[in-house]
Amino acid sequence: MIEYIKSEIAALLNKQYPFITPIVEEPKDASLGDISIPIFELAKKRNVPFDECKSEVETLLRAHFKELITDIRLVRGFINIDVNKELVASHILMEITKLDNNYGTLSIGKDKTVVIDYSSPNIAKPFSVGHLRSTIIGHALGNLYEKCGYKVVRINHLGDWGTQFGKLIVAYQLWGDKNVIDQDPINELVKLYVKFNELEEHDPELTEKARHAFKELENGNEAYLKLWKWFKEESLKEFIRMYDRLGVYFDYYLGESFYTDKMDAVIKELEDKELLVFDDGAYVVLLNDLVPALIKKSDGTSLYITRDLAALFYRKKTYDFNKILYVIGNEQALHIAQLKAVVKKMGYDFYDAIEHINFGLVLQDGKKMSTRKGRIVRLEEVLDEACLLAKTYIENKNPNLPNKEEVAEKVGVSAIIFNDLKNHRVHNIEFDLEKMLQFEGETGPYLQYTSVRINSILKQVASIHINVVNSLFNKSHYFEVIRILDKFPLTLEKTVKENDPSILSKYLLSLATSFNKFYSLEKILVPDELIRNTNVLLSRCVKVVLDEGMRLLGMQVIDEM
RNA sequence: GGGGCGUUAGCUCAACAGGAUAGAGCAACGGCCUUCUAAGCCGUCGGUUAGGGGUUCGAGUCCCUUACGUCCCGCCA
Repeated sequence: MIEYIKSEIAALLNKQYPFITPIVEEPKDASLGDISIPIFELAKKRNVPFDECKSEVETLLRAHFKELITDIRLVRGFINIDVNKELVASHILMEITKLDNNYGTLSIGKDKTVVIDYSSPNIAKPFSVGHLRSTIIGHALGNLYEKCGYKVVRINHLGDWGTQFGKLIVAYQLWGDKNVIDQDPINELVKLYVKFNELEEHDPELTEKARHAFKELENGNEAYLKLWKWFKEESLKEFIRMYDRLGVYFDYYLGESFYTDKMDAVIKELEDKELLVFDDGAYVVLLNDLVPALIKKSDGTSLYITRDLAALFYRKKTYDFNKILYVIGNEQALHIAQLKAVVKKMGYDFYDAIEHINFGLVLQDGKKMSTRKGRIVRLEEVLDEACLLAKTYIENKNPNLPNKEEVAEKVGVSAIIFNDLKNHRVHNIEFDLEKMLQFEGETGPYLQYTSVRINSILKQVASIHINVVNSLFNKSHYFEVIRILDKFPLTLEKTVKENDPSILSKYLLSLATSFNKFYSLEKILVPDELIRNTNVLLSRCVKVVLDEGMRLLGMQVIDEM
C-alpha cells in the first residue's frame, strides 16, 4: 500500500519534473514521516529555494491523493509526508485477512521453471555443517520460487563420481574390513580416506593406483562398481536421515554418476565445434577471460566440469528451465564461470540462465573445513546439541508441556536453520557452536516464540471480527506493525530477486520485534469489544505472515513451547 | 605471482537506487511478571565504517590506492 503510494508519487514527479530523477523513500526514523522526498536536485537544477519546491510538490500531491495524505512538511531538504494511517492500516489488515496465507503470493514466475541444484554432498563423507548452507539456502529458495509461481525442480547433485572413488577403492582393498565398516560405515570410510590422503603425500604410487582404479570404474569394472554402490548406499542412509530431520526434500537424487554415459555426446559436440584443444596430453576448451577448462584428462577420464556440462544439457533438455541455480560455495566461482563460458562458446544462449548462488565457507580455526585433513564437524552432533538445549529450556519454562521431545526437536532444528539463513553473506563464517545454540535475541526460537504467544491468545478467541477502532492505528506501536506487514510482498519479491533468504529472515525478525513491543505495551484481550477486535485482528495478521515466512524459510511452526 | 570475495561497536552482523543523528542482537550493567507464555519488553555502556586520496549539495555505499583475511588458479570435487 505504502509502496503503491510511493510509486504513484514517483510517477507524478517524473511527469512534472522530467529533468530530475525522482527519489521517493521512507525515512529511517518513522517519527520523521511515512514517506520522504529529497529535493536537493530539484532545488538545485531550478535554482529555487526548498520551500518553494515544497509548496509546488504539496499542491501536486494534495490534488492527487486527497485524504490519503494527512500532512506534508519540509525538513532540511526533505519533504516528509504522513499517510492516512487509518485508511492504510484497515486496507492492509483486510487484505491479509482475506488472502490469509496467500498474502504475498506472487505470479512473477508463472509458466516458468527453475532448476535448483543444492546440498549435493559427497558420497563416503559425513554430512558436515559445511553442507548445511547449501542445503538450507537451496531448500528455502525452492519454497520462495514456488511462492512466486515458478515450477521448481529440486535436484541433489550427489558427488558420487570422480577420482576420490579410485582412492577409496584402493584404500579399501589395502586396509578395509567389511565387518568393521558395517559397524559404522561413514566414519570407517572416512578413516580409510584420510589415511590414504596422508600416505599419498609421500607415495606417488598410491596416486597412480587410485587413478587407475577410477579409470577401471569408469570403464565398468564389476567388482569396483559393486564397492562403489555399497559406499553410496551407506552414505545415502545418513544423508536421508539428515534431510528428514531438516524437513528438506528433493525431486531428484541424480548424482554425477548418472551423467557418465552422457558425457561423450558433449565431448563430441565440443570436437565438432572445434572447441576442444589438445594440450599437454589433455583436452581443454580455451576461454577468453578465464583459465582454460580441462575437459578430459590425459588418461581419458572425465572431470567435474565434464560431468557438470553433461548434467546441464540433460537438465535443459528434460526440464526446459528458464533459470538454473547452483547453490554452491564461493570456492567454486571459477568452476561455474567456466561452465557458463563453455556453454556460451558452444553457441547456446541459455548460459545466461545459469546463476551461481554463492556463499561464504564455514571455516574452522580460520581454515576451510576439509574431510581429507579430518577437520570437520558433523551436522548430526550439532542438531542433537541444539535439540537437547531446547529440551532444557522447555523443562525450565514450560514443564507441563505435552510432547516435549517433539517440540524440542522442532525448536532445535529450526534454530540451526535460522542461524544459517539470517546472515547469508558472501563472507566466510567461523564455525561457532555457542552462537548456533543461541536461543535468545535474533534467533529462530524468537520467531517461533512470537508465533506461539499469538497462538495462545487466539485460542481464547471464538472468531475474528472486522469491526475495529480505526483511530488506534494512529498510535505508533500499532502502525509500526502495520507498516511491516505491508512490506511482506515486496520483501518476498526482493528475496527472490536477490536469491537471498536472509532478506526474508531479517524481515521476520523486524516483524516479530514490532509485535513483541506492541504486546508489551498493549493488553490484547481487553473487555472493550471493539478494541479487542482491533488487537486480535492485528495479532492474527502478524501470525499469518510470520508463520508463512517461517514456512518459506523451511522452519517449523509450533503451537506451544 | 595472477584473479575473486571480504574488512562497520569487545563479538556476530544490519543499513533500500548515494540521503537526515550509522542501527540490531550477543556480552556487561540496571529496571519490568498476583494480569494474554519473561525464549519477552525497556534502559545504560559501546563507532575516526581497516588506512590514505578522489568524485558532489551529500559517501559505510561510487572511483583510485595501501594493508590485512580468505578462496581459486588444467589432469580433485
